[in-house]
Amino acid sequence: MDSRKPASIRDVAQMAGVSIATVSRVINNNGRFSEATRQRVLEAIKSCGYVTNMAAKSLRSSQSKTIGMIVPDISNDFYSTLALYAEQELARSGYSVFVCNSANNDERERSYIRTLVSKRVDGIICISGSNALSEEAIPQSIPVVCVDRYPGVDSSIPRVISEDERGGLLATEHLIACGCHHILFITSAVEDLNKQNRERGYQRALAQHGIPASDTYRLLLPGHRPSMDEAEQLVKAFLAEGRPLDGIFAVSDHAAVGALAALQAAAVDVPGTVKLVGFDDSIYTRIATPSITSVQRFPQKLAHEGCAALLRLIVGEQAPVETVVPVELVERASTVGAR
Amino acid sequence: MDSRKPASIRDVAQMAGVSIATVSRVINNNGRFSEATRQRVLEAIKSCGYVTNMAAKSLRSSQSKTIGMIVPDISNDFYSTLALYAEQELARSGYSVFVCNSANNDERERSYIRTLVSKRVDGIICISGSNALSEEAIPQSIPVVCVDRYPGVDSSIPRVISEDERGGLLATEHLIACGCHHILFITSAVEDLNKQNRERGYQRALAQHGIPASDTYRLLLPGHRPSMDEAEQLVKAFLAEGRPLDGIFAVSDHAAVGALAALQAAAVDVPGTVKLVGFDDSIYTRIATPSITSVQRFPQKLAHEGCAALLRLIVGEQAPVETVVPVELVERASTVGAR
DNA sequence: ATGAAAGCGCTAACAT
DNA sequence: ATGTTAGCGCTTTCAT
Repeated sequence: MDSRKPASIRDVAQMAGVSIATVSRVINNNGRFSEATRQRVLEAIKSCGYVTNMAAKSLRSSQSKTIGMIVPDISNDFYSTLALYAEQELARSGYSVFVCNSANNDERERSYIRTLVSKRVDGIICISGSNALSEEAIPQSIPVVCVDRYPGVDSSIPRVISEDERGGLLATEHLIACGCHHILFITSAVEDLNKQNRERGYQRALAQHGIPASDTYRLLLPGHRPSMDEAEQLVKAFLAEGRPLDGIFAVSDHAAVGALAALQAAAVDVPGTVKLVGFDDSIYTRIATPSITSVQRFPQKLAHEGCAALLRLIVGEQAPVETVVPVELVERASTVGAR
Repeated sequence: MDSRKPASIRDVAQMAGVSIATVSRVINNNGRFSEATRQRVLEAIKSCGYVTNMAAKSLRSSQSKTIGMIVPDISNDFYSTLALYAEQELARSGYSVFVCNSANNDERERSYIRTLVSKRVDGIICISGSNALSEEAIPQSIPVVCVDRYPGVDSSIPRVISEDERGGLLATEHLIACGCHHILFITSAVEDLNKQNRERGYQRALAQHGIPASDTYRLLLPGHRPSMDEAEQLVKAFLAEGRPLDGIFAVSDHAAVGALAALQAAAVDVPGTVKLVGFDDSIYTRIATPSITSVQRFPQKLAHEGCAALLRLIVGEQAPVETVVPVELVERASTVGAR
């Protein structure tokens, strides 16, 4: 029977001929009750199609079994992979997750946070995103973790991040080992700490091999949204200048793909003349021809560590302020020729 | 000040020296109150950092300003794009959205639905997904719409779908117009109506041009998760058989990319020897070399129509049972040579 | 224009 | 082992 309004614990109690307290007890398997009672209650629940009203339960117990997830743009391959794993893991622990696409916009982010607070989420997981987190917007009482994002200077919010600097180092050293001397670096004008660290790795590799760093070999994408087209235009312009070039390290696969398009348009052989390395090891690296060498960041591991930390905070335990997830260079045709 | 527990409407009332009813009135801008009172209440709200407790509000008013979104896998480019636009649009209307990755698994879907029901979502939007919707799991009282998904035979749940058959027709006619006679069709073994319709378009085009359809030119991917690798293996096997081939139509870009990889591995020239068309016009088509001709489905439009229908249902209005969004063939290098 | 009070569905003392 | 009841924070009559 599907009456107008959903059955409440009260209806169940009536059907089973017990009090609402008893129903609550068997539902939550909490307190004592006889097996016979349990059976009757369970039957009543089934027969009237009772479903717990979480609004009421949350109000009473002040926990919503709900997590807010803030992510710049779920349509981005790397972010959405992270988001997928995080959602799966949280769901397994009984949490529903609100997804909030902030578009890296501070005001949007604040607005989402307000909503999450009013929805009384049990925790917030911030995935990627370039800005320092607007912590003032979040009450002390609600646990937060950042994944692939730096919450801001001297923030105590736990963060789970990749070995960004090492990634930059590995990428650049690989290019150097492949014989590159004139290595172009592509990043965003709006740099977050992730990217700064990758650049530091790049600089370190150059320094270690006595290759001078030059600002003319540093290309800046306008926004912090990784844009293939912008990267393509920038690299085309660079190529037009005719400077020597034999390697490119891009801080994201998006940029790497754009760079590849520019090289191909200019009939520059990859990896013959110029070698190319990206970052994230996203699906794009395998679709491009030649396939693109990239730095794998293990999004599943990042998501897992992030969820673990958040869940720990929620139950009142401590979580490490910083968890670092290793990276790994995956060599592909854009640097090593044969696939 | 950030005391242990969040301020309630009661605290605000006390600070402002009015009753809680009045506070409620000014918050919801509902009922009458003097401007002076309004000011005092607003001030009190600001000074104690009051945020509405939606759990309480939902309980009382039985609407949660929350939507459940069921999607097979948010890391898939097409789905996540759809999800992004839908979330943005719903957020603009004041709704938060729970994302549920069902992995096309019926049991998982049911479980998510149970949770959504207990969370008292105001509506459910089902994005893509292959199975008929388990409607019994959803109370009549909660509005549902499907986007890029057929809810099931004679279901009254509104659906927003693409012109799938026309897409298949356009794709195949284009191949024929490019001179193809031996056209391979790649789809999933587990066919949903979307794919069946695309195939119907393919069949119709063949028929109209007097080209016989043959089962040996019909490749079936094992799962309904679009898999590049599986497509690649299947096409490799097909090529090994040595049948004549000059065109391929794949029901998804994933499959098209896999097919392209197989062709390239066999050193078959695309589009010289074999021409290739995909479906969805996802980002992959532009990254691949050669870029892949595909059927654009306008995910933003699909999302928009879906949200519009759901929002209408929520306020008690009718929504069209079927909304069809046009498709468009985008010609690229995999069929027309020059980019 | 504003206040008092009932009650949404649930949990957790506190009884018995 | 089970029932009674207060109260979570809010909206909404019904008074005044």
